[in-house]
Amino acid sequence: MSQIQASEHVHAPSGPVRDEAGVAKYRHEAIAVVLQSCPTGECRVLCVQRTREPFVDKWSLPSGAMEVDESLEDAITRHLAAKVNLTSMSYAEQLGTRSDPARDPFDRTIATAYLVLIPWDQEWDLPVDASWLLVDELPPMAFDHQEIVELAVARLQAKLSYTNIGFALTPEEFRMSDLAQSYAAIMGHEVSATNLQRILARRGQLKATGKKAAPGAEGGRPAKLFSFAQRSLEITDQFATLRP
Amino acid sequence: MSQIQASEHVHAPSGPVRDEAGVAKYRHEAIAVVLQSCPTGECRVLCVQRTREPFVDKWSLPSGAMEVDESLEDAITRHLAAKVNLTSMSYAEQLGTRSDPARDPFDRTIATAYLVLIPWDQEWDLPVDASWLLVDELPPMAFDHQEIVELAVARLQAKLSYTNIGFALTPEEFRMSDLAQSYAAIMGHEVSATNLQRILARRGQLKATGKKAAPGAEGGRPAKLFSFAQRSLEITDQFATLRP
DNA sequence: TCAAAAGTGTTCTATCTACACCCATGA
DNA sequence: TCATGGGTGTAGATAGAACACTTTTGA
Repeated sequence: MSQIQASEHVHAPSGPVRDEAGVAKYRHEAIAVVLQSCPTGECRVLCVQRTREPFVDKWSLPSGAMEVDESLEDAITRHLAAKVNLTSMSYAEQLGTRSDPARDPFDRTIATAYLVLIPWDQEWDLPVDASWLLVDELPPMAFDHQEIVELAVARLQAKLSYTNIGFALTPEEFRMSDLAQSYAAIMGHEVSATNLQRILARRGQLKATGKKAAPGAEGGRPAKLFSFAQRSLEITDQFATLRP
Repeated sequence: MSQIQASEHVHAPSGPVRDEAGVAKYRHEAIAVVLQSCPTGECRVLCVQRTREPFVDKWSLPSGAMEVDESLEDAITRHLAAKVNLTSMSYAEQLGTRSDPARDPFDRTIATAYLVLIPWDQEWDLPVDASWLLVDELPPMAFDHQEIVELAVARLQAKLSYTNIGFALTPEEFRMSDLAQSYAAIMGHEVSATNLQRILARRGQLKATGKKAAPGAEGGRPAKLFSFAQRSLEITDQFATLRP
């Protein structure tokens, strides 16, 4: 899909809004950074092309308003199902809330961003306006969405180092070389499968399944299949300094 | 001040609220966890005793609603000045946003919490309803405020390890033994001034002032005075694992 | 000259990186 | 039997904890 410059705004900003009792009204939306990091070395983010001003035709992150009787977590789940057919995620965590009155040129909108991870083998039918974009080749995005993606990637990079968050990137069983490639796509540098295995094993993150993967067409020793010992987040490496 | 059990609620919960156009109305408030960690070994949090239901007489964190034309950061600054006379902080960072519809029994309130740090030598006049509470002896607090304090302390503990955030705890110049005590109060375990100095020095966080502190009444070698090389947050220790 | 507090030097250990070498498979 | 990819063993580097020892002050 082509990238088109946003045309001029056709609406005027609505400005601060209050009801008759003086209670402020806000639109509060939840924004998702859905990341998938594949053994092919691609780390990609799920985006939606806008059809309305502002930022018409620009890429944006899937998002939607929170209703009064639901939490932000409920809202993000609901909107991901409705807007990009995503009904299953292996991990979600809140990134932060943006409240700059100028972040949306038309409305007063507060936005809370979430990092959402899905396994690299998860595939489903995307709506026509949705598409995967490579994280390291992002075009200019609508609103502050580019910044939010960068924040998400930075958070994920950090958590790869000191938690078992890798479980959210992988299928149930995987080869170490695939995991290393997936990590490398996120970290932005080479990751040695050899050393990664030892690090994760010492921390008790890995479980050997006993199974082996079929070797490729050109031969090679068949890889062992591993799985993560636990599929919920835990801190596996307490910070190095200032330990008791 | 004595701790009194919250009496029974006198108002009914107001429930979901919408205006005539169907736009949801939310109260969005900013909550501050103001921490001060002293060389005496006390880590304390600034609290306000509630005068109204719900949770009347319970301790709570200073907070207040965000107006439509300000950001959350503006709101927290404004409310801290108005409610606890705090007009100067050395660091503030967003912790997270709570949106559970049941978190406030009366209103539909979304709350964004902030970690706020002030130097250990900063003193000022508190209003009568405000007081410092020790972080490791917290009484049951209003709403989910106790959880929020714990989150703030955990965040600060982590950042002490891999950033220069110590600058926000100290006066311009300080003795290493005082810094170690302040760190220890946050971390919850002994911190060796000897080793702390070497860690911070190798990371380039420390600047020697050349000055010396006066020794105590019972003698002892006078301590060198140090200051932090930079008084804004930077990551000084990249995560140990998965480096290039 | 002694106690108290601060600072330095040195050793030990844990953990990560690098790299050589061995293993299992298909052509 | 050779190329290909996977796995193991081991040496080196780094950083932090622990602790003994030295320095500088007041009484």
